[in-house]
Amino acid sequence: MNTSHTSMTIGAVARRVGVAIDTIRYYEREGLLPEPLRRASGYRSYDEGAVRQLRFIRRAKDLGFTLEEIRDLLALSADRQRGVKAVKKRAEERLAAIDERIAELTRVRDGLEQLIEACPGHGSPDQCPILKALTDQDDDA
Amino acid sequence: MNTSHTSMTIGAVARRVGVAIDTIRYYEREGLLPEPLRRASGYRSYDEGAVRQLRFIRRAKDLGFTLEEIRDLLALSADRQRGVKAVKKRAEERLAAIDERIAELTRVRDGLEQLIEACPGHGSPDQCPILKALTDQDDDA
DNA sequence: CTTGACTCTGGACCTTGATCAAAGGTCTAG
DNA sequence: CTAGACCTTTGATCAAGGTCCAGAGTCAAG
Repeated sequence: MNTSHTSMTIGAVARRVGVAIDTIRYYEREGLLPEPLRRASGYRSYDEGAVRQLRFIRRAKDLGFTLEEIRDLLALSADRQRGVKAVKKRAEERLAAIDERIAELTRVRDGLEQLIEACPGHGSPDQCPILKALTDQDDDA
Repeated sequence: MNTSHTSMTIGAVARRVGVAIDTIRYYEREGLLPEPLRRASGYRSYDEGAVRQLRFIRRAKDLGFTLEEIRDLLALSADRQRGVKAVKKRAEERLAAIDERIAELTRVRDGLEQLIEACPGHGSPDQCPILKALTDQDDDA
């Protein structure tokens, strides 16, 4: 069987994606999801495309992208008309940004690791480089 | 000359540490800094210890600890003799969290890089793996 | 038809980590 | 003495990213 539920309520979508109903409406307000079709009753009516887009948003968010950045990523795919070249360029920019983030995190990570390695884990606090580094008096007194 | 300003105003401390006055008062409200002595006028009166503690907070924050976690670290280091082990443990937990984040980012990075490499940068949008990945990504359908 | 689950709108509220404003008191140089 | 910088408090506001609620309409099952 396929999953082409051609029309789902917001609750069904929420359950499938694992996100709160309010969050879906919030994303819609914030322009991360297109306005869905409506039934006569006013109920939002979603299709598989919405589920895919929502999953994309969640995945990107889980990976630390802000909603702002995700809006930008989504704009990439809306950019179809402007050409593959522009799309590739923006993807490359995104890659550079990710690299920068990784570099920053790695710097912090290495600093922390050095402190941990130098810490015996017991004894006097004066021997603890973690506390020392954090307390670190780089002045007189 | 020495810098043993035995007594400083909040503004002087802020300048020395490089944080905003409001931030210092905020930390005090949040229990990250002890309540300082007061002059007759009501002005807060700080000593070197406060400067050190503020720097501790700032460094820990730079390492990615939340204020909540920093409060915890401060409590541990106050119990200095018994705290070393616990401090190390916290630091290790932080390290693990950072490592996980780096790994996640790296996965995304590599995925994105592959898409970029596979993209010719021109031609039909249907041939662009980046657009394909953004609109198709995971799932059935 | 009735019930219970679901959805609608809109607006209020939450958390984190600050930052700013208003209205006033204090301190220091000239 | 006075200007102007600095300090006090309480309380509001910000950005992000939601979360929750009230009151009303809708839908599916029995």
